[in-house]
Amino acid sequence: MVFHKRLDYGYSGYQVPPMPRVPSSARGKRSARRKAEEKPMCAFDMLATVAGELLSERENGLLLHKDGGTSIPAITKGVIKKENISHETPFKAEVFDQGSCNESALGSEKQVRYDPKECSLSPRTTGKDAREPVLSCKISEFGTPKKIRKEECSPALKVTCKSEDGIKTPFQGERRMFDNVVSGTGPEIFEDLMDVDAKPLALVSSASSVKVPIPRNPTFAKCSKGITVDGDDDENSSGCTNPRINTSKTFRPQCPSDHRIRKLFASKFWKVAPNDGELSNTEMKAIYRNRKLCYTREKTERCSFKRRKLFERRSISASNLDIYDEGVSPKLGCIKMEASDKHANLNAANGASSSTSGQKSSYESRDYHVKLNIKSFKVPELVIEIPENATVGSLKRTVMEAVTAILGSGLCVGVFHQGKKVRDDNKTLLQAGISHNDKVENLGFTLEPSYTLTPPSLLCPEDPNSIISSDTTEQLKIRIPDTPTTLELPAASDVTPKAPETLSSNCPESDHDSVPSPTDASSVDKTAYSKALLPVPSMNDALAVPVPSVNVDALAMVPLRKSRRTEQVQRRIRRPFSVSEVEALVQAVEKLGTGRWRDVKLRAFDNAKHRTYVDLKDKWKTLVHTARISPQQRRGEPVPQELLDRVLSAHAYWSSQQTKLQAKPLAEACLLA
DNA sequence: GTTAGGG
DNA sequence: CCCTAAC
Repeated sequence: MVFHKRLDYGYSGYQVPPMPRVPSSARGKRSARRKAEEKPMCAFDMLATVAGELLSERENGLLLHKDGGTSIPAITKGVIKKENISHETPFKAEVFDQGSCNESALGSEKQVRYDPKECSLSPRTTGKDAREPVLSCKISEFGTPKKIRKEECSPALKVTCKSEDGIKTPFQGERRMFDNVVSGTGPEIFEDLMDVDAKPLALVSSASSVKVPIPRNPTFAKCSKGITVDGDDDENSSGCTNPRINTSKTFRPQCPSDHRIRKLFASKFWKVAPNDGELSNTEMKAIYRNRKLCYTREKTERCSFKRRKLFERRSISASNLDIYDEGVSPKLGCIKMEASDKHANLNAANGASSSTSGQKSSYESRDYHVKLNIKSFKVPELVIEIPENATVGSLKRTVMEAVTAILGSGLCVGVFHQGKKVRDDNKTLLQAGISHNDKVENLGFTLEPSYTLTPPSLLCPEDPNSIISSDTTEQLKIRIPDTPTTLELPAASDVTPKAPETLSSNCPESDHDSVPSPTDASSVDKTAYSKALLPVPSMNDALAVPVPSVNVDALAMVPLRKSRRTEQVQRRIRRPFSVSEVEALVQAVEKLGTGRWRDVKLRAFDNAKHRTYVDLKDKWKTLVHTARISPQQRRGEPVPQELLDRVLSAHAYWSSQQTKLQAKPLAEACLLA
């Protein structure tokens, strides 16, 4: 499966192609922004982009931890209640930059007290007692309030945070790291990046487990800013707000503390799939324990929505994900980065040179196309209890629901028992030989692409009017391994540039809801999906492909209670439009005009089954509204101003057309009269 | 079934 | 995203 990514506007570091149809005046307003956009993409951008796409969950499934919110999912029992935490005993904490931290405060250490108003609890992911909650709080004792990462509930813990090397933010540290990897240049590259990251994102945790098989030079060590909690080992203290550059540890998931995800989990794990009668009386628990992501969502972070996408969509990490520069350590890498002439030319054409200040790095001189080879994706730890008389199918679904709650639902789950694949969904676990005294190692799960029937038609036909052309747009190509991604075992994958004819793609995601998902993905000709091409916008939803008998929407519609289900139809799941979708919509409306939503749908969203023409109309409505309000008032994933400009102009144009059309008959009537 | 608009 | 009216 090859995914085509047109890197979107915004702070990806990509060259942004000339924007057609945009008045020069409008461009002038964005000059500052464009300046930033002219930075070449660094590896981190790429990873963020890739991961952001790959890790996207539907409906922003995993949301940010809300400050101050009590975040004890109902499924966790016996957690320490935050009221029980001593308010008296202070603990030490250090300022850790979340993007708004001033440098002077960075690294400072203070005794702080637990403030129930500013703290929240979330279940703890790791450690001996996984249910021990993790306290995260905002401490306002450092001058301006600072978001503080994870704290242990037990007070009197000293929390330290390294701040070295002038690196203000973990993000920058990571970024430098990746730049080093890509370009092989030294720290000086960072100088340029610093100012770019004036408003950095706080989180890099999704990349925290990225292995970087390059020499661990001091620079890297210094980049590693994290929190260590006294009396706790490294494992237990990483995660949360504090991104770490963890070059050896395995991925640690974050905690979806948001109420929505709690709801999601509550609904999904406490109740039973409606079609699964044998489970209806049983207790089914899946405690999703992982780390809290004390991510401060700041308006100023809009500049980097690509990365934010990644961070917001964390929760599953492209762990076992190696990155290397061809010239550095080709043998080690699993992600291969290479450049394309296209980008290089573009760079030259724009007279833009790398921000590495004249350093002729390999990064500059090569083409910028990127090859990725992602070994595997690690899924956050899930704890699932299921009765022995449950069916294998229900087991799969249970796991799937847990996983899809994190991943999106583009994968289905395969079950292995003692190395053998369990294919019969109707067998009970016992019948399949899975019993309670089975060793954990005997059971394995795989993630398998469930878009096995993805037809080539998913590819959008080349649109001559598309502003996205191979000439002007950098694209990231990802090929999903033919081998199903395994939960435990890295799946080999190879990556090749996509075929030229697929270069241009502006197709919004397909939903695949209608694609009947085979019970056993492996029984289907793998070439069917391995050869299928999807535009990258599909990534989100390509991952949101139905699982056996539970498709995305069905999943979303599983009611909390049966009675309720019969009472009222569940509201459709909210699926925010991606920038790519917005772009497709804008393009279609530019062409077709408003008022022809069915045509717009057919033209640009034919494969996106979950987008009705009403949705498109509504989206256009909100787009127009968004374009009219100030950027500060906007919410959600930022829509590039360029698109909003186009929205306004298209809206104005078609409105005038409409009035003309209305006026014309009138005028003619008058003339006739 | 589509479109438009309020919620 | 839902609902409804209007066509």
